[in-house]
Amino acid sequence: MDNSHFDIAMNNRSQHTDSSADPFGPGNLDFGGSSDDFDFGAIDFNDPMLKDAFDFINRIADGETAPSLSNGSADMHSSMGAFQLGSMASGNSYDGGDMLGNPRFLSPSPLFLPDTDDTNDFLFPASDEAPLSTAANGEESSSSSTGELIDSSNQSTSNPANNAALPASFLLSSHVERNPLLPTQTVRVHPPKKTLTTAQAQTMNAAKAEKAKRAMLLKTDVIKLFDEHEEKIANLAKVHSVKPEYLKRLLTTASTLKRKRATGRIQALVHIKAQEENSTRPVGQKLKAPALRKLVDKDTELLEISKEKLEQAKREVDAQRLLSTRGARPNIASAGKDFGCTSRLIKNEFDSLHLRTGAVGFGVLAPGSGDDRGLPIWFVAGSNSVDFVRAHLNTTMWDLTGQLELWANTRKSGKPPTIPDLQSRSSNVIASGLRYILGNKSVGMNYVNYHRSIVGKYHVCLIGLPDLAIFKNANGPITPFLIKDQATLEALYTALEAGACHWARMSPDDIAEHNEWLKTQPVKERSVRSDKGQKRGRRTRGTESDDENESRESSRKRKRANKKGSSLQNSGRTTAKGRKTAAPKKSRVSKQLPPRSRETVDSDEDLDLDGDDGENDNEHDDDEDSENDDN
DNA sequence: TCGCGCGTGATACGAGGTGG
DNA sequence: CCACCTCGTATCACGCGCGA
Repeated sequence: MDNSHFDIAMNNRSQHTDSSADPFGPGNLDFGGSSDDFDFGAIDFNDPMLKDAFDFINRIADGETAPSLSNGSADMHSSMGAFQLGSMASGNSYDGGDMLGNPRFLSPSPLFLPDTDDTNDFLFPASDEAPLSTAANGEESSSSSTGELIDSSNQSTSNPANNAALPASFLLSSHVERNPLLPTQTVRVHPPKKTLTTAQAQTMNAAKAEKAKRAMLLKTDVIKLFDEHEEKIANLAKVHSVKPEYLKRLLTTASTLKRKRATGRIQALVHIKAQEENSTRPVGQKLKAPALRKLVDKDTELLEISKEKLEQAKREVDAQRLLSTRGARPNIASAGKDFGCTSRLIKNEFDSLHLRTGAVGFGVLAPGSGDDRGLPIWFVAGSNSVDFVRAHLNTTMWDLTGQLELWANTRKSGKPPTIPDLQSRSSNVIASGLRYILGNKSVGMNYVNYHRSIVGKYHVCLIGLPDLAIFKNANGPITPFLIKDQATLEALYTALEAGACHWARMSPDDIAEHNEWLKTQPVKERSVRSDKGQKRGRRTRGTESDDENESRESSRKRKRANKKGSSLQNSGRTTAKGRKTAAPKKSRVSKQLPPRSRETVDSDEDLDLDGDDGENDNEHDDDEDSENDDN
C-alpha cells in the first residue's frame, strides 16, 4: 500500500501541534488541552482495516469516485462514514480531513452522503434510533464494526463506547462516538480525599501563610515600580517642557494624528466679519475671503472677542462646512453638476494614486435614481483591475455599471421611510458606527447604561445628536425604538446619515473627567441570582433521571423552548409571529451540550446541518433576504 | 416578547508545591 | 519519584439585562 499520502498527513499533523502555531486555528487539532500530549503512536497503523480506510481516503483524494454508501461498501460505511460525517455535523476542527492533512475532506462533500432525501435523520438520528456508529457497533454491522479496528483491551486509546464510566446516553451524540477511530482519553477518576493529620494541616497552613506573605511583597514591589515609573515620566516631562500625558502617548503605539484639522481662530473671525458685511450685499458684490481678512485685521474690537463668542463662531463655521460637504444639493441641476464634477475628480484621483503608488482598485458610480441627472461612470486604478473584475466577478466594468444604474432606477424609491424604518436604520447606524470605531464586531450599543457601559468602558462617545429635548436624557441617548415621532426620527437619521452625529474617541482629559463624573453617579447593581446558594449540578443528558431534571428546570426556559419547537415545526424558519429567527451562533452553541431530545430541536436551522459558522449562517440569511427582495 | 450576550455560580481539571 | 493537596483557570449552565 502506498502510504505517501499518509506520511504527508503525519507531517501536517506535526505542524499543527507545533506549539508556536495557533492550536485552535482552523484545521488544527484541538484536544481541549495540551495537544502535545497526544500520542499518535497509540494507533496501530498496521491494522489492515485502518490501512484500507486510509487507502480508501487517498484514492478519493486522488479523484476516484467514492462508492455510494447506500449501494455498497458497507465496510467503508462503518469505518469511514462515521469518521467523515461526524466531522461535518459537529464542525469540530479535529475531523477526518484534518487528520489526513487533506483539505478536500473538510468541506461538506457529497461523496459520503447517502442516496436518501432524509439527510437530517442520516446525520442526526432521532434519539430513539440507533446513531450511526452505534449501529456500526451493533448487530447490524457487527462483521465490520469499528470495535474490530481498535484493541478493546487498551482503554486509553479505544473507543469509549466500551468505557463503562460514561453513561450510555452521553455516547449517543458525542463527538467521540461519531469518530470511533480517534484515540480517546480515559475518564479521569479522582481518588477519595483523605483527611489531613494535625501536623500536615499545620504545615499546610504555614506554607499558605508564607505564600501569602510573598505575594504581598511582590504586590508592594509592583506598586513601588509603578510609582517610580510615574515619577520618572514626570521628571522627564519637566526637563523637556512637555506634559506627562504627551510622554505617555509616545510610549504607546496610539496615533496622535487627528482626522481633521480643527477650525482656527482667524477662520472664525472671518466668518463673523462675513456675516456683518455680506448679509446685506447683493449677490455678485459680496466680499471675498482676502478682503474679509483685511477687514478683520483692522477690527481691533473683533480681535479681542470673548472666548465664548469665538467658540460659537467656530461651531457655526463647522456647521456650514458640514452643510457644504454633506448637505443635500437643492435641485436636480446642482446635484447633476455635483455628480459630474465629483465623479471626474474621483476618476482623476484613482488614476493619480495608481501612478504614484501602484495601488489597484475599481469603483462604479451611478445617479441614485432615474430622475437624477448624471451619467454612470466607472474608474479603475491600474488597468489590471479590469482583469480582476472579469476574473472574480465574472463581468465587465461596463456591465457592472449598467447593472448598478438599473438597480438604482428600479429599487423602491419615492416613498417616505416609515417610523419602523427610521428606527431600525438609526439603530443600525449607531450600532455599526460603534463597532467600526472600536474595531470590534461583537460589541453592542447599550442605551440604558450608556455612560458607564459605553463611554466609561470604551472611551468613545456619540457626538452631534440633534438638539432636541428627547435626546437630553440623563442616561445618554435613548434608543431610537422609543422615539415615535416621525419628525424627530428623521432629524436623528439625517444627522446620523450625514455624519453630523457620529462616534468619536475621547481625549485622555475627557476620559479622566468622565471617570470622575461617573464616581458621583449611582451604580445600578445587578440583581442577585434567584438561585444563589443552591447547588446546581451539571446537566446530564438522556439519563433515567431526566424527568426529575426537567421538573427542576426553569419553567420559563421550558416554555420558550416548547413554544419555539412547535412554531418551528409549523412554519419552518419563522416564529409563530412570523418573525424570522436567526440561526444560533456557533461560537456559543458549539460550547453547549446538544439538547436532550428532539423535542426542542425540530428544525434544520437548529441542527445547523451545513456546519457553517455563525457568520456564514448570517450570510446565508442575507442571501435569502436578497432573493426574496428580488422576487 | 424574544433572543442574545454578559456575568455569576458551580464544577472539572491541570500545574505546581510539598513531604515522604 | 510518587501521592496528595492547593490554587488558578477553563468550562459549563443558566439567570438577568437589554436591544430589537
